[in-house]
Amino acid sequence: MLITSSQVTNHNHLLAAVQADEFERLKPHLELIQMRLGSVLYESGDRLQHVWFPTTAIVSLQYIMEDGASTEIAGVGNEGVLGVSLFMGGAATPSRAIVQTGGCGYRIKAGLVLQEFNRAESLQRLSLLYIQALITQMSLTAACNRHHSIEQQLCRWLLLTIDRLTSNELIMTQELIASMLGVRREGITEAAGNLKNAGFINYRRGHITVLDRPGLESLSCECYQVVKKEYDCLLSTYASSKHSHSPACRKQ
Amino acid sequence: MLITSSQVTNHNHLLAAVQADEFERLKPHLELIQMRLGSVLYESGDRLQHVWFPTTAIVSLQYIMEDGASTEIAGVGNEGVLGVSLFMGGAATPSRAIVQTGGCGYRIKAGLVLQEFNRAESLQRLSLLYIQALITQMSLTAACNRHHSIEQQLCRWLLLTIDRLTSNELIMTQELIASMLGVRREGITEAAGNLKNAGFINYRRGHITVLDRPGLESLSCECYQVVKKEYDCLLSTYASSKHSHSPACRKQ
DNA sequence: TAAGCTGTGTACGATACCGCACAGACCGTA
DNA sequence: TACGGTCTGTGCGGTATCGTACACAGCTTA
Repeated sequence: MLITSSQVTNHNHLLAAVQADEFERLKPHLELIQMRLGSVLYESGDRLQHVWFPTTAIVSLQYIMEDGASTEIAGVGNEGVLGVSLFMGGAATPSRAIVQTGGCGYRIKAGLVLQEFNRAESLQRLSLLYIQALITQMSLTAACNRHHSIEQQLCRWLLLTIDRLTSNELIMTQELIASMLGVRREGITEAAGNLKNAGFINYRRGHITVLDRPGLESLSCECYQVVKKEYDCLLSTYASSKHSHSPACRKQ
Repeated sequence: MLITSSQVTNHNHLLAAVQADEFERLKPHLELIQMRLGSVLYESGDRLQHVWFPTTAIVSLQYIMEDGASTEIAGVGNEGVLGVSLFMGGAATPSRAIVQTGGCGYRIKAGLVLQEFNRAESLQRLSLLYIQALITQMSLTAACNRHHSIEQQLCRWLLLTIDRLTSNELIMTQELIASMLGVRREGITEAAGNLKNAGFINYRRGHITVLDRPGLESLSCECYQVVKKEYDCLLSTYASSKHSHSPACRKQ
């Protein structure tokens, strides 16, 4: 498939920020693929064969406990990359990467991208920036799991998800959301019912539509704003990092 | 045992694995300092001026919510380094680093260590390895917060803490533990009472003694074993990475 | 059009944890 | 030795979430 970074369906912000000469080297090896809802990019403990750059797909990183209970650790959309542990020197992560919203993304062989990373040029700088944001998201998830109600977390999750989409409708069952948040399906049914009654969302069998963003934000915990800000910051840093090494919008 | 040679008051495993010539460059700038119980290395949003390598001290990374509620995201002992976000290009993290067990550690000016990191030699490789382990710990924390009881988490926390110590006694109030786990102090009192009745621990005003490790392990959730394994793996990878670039003990 | 599966709604007791209140024990200091 | 502050123990009602069970509704396929 032809790669022109102008089209929306094949745009990944991290890749787009890679310097031109580096990108030229990567380009022939980038494979634009379908990422289907529910498909698993890698399981806990897998040796990574590829690295993925989602474009329209959203991928959920989950930790699966011994008894099968799951929890979403972080979400990855077109601002990021999957398989970062490869850069870290370890070849495996303890998490599962599962496609949460079907769409497209780029795939590249692990060896090739690692080689490029180790040249210590823009791909490395960008990846590290991204990992920083990812760590922030993970921290928030840990704290949010401890302190906030299911309803608050549902609002956060919905907001973070539609922020990564072009439409305001997502294809998602309550069962799936429950497994991401690590709660019972019934808990989601109740919370979603409240949001529906409040007029903030609507839904039918496997489809959820967000009607009132500000409404959701008002019910969400602080975690949404913090993560969103971190990613907004990340994106603007990507852009400026093409020309300079200094971060763009951190507190000083 | 997680940390074997921690009897030495000025030993940090990450630093020890840095290649000789690189270490020589760092050495003049390493400042061995006291890290006192309760002192804060950096607050959320601070611009980092230093990077720290604990030797006998243990530092807790906490996320502080707007209402002041706190949660430990990860702990850092002499296997790691504090201020990694510096390497990531962002200068700030959204967490607070607070000394949880008083002791010693090295401090080095941010600029110097960043310079060394950017040479892309062993300090970089080691730091990335460490960040990988840190991410694992954070993932587990998020999942554990969701799924496990206070008692299980207390066991996990105690085990991870004494693994980083030479003695089996830690100086720590129940109030402090509660703020780390993000629960009420009374919840810790009850859980600790159970562990005491079971004969696994003993305590008095601000001192906790672990009497029966296997006992604690049997009550702990799986999270302890997973994190411990990850750090064991990290340490052996440090050692082997002095001579090769390949990870030592990952699943394949 | 009917059957069948999957997704959603609801109910109910059980339970883990919370918030609050206060008593008592320990320990350093005066 | 007495005092005072800090740490720990305990009780009680309130609440969020869980576990389980089951009814029903919406899509898909035959």
